[in-house]
Amino acid sequence: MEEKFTQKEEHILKVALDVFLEKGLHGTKMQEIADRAGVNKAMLHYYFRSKERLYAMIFEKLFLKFMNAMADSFRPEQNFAATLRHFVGTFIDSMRENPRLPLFVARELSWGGATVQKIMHDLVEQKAVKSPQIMIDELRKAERRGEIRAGFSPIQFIFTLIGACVYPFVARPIAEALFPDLLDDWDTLIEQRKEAVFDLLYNGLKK
Amino acid sequence: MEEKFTQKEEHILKVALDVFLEKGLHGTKMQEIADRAGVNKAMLHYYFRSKERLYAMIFEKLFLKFMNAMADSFRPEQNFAATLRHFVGTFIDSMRENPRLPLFVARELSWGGATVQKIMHDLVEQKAVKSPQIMIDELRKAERRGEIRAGFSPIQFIFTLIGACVYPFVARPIAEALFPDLLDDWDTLIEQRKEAVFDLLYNGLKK
DNA sequence: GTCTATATCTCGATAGAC
DNA sequence: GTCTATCGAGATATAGAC
Repeated sequence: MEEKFTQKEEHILKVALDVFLEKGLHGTKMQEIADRAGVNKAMLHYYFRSKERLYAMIFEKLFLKFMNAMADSFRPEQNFAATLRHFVGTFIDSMRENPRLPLFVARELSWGGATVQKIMHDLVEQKAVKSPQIMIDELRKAERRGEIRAGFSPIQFIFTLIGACVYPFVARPIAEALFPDLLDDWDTLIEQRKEAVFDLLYNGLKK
Repeated sequence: MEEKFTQKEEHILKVALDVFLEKGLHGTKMQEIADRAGVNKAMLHYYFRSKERLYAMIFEKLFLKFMNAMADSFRPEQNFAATLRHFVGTFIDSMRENPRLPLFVARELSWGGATVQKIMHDLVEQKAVKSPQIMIDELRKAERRGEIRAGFSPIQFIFTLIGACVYPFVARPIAEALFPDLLDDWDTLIEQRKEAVFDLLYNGLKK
């Protein structure tokens, strides 16, 4: 897995990541990557052969980054409340550091480019992405321990949980157009969001 | 507001809407619209002058469709529980009929194209989009009536609510890669989602 | 209004000098 | 390894015959 890149290659990759993250495959021009990286456009092809190959590397990186942000935020604590609180706090922090990440992943997967779908499926198959199955298991355990009420669907809960953490970053442009005054302090809104999401969802599950 | 189009123009617009919805501005080719609509490529320019202008019309249509799906799903009922249940059911149905809509809006707004941002802001300014302010008001009323607990942020709740309804449609490709077996019956999952979302969020707000 | 042919432009990719 | 110049594909847009 250890790919050895020169310092210059690393630098180009970093820049390419930013541009692809912002504009996606079709929106990104090789010229812009070259300009922003301060190198000649021909060098991009010298180093990475084609736009497709460069993009494939970047997509894999970013997809893993998103999935790992999710998996790494999950850590069983003394009780379910603590586990949930820790997850929400850590995952939202992670999204705040990479606000474009969830939309990038969704966008690139959506028009189902064969390349992109294949990369994702390969990563899942070779277990490079940690499965959210442990989250389901933990929910079931908490249910058996009587910490939360029974008879709900873990998969539905996880959809709601991830959606709650991620959606503000996706919907930010609309929200800011609708509530220009309310959202002038975005950082505070996101910080408060941790407790708001935990509070609502935990109460929703409690007996 | 009443723009008069011939039947043929309407037909082209309908086809263009489908293509843009699926592939976005950069992914869409005029040739594909022409082919799918069964007209000559030159006619597209004859009728709509440029791709930019055609796209601008479509984006406006789709943005309004999304915002109105949200606004129209909201209808005050006898009590807050009924209002919430109705909203979730109607809004999810609406997304089910237009599964690509939320991602389209988010995607196109994200790379901040000046055109697109301007259209959105103009629509908001001239009040062509109904404000979710009434949802906030209704939450406050229910709080005063004692139907739900006090001391939570309506705006945070709305983020969670919309995210919960919309996110499955955005994350579907990932979810299907992770849980190929669980999601073979997507329709059932979505149908059950209505009650799952209502149940979790209503319990989360109850005293 | 419609269609063919073509102009024009953008972009990914490469050849070839250094 | 690096840069300039350019090729060639593919896309938007238009000219002009009918």
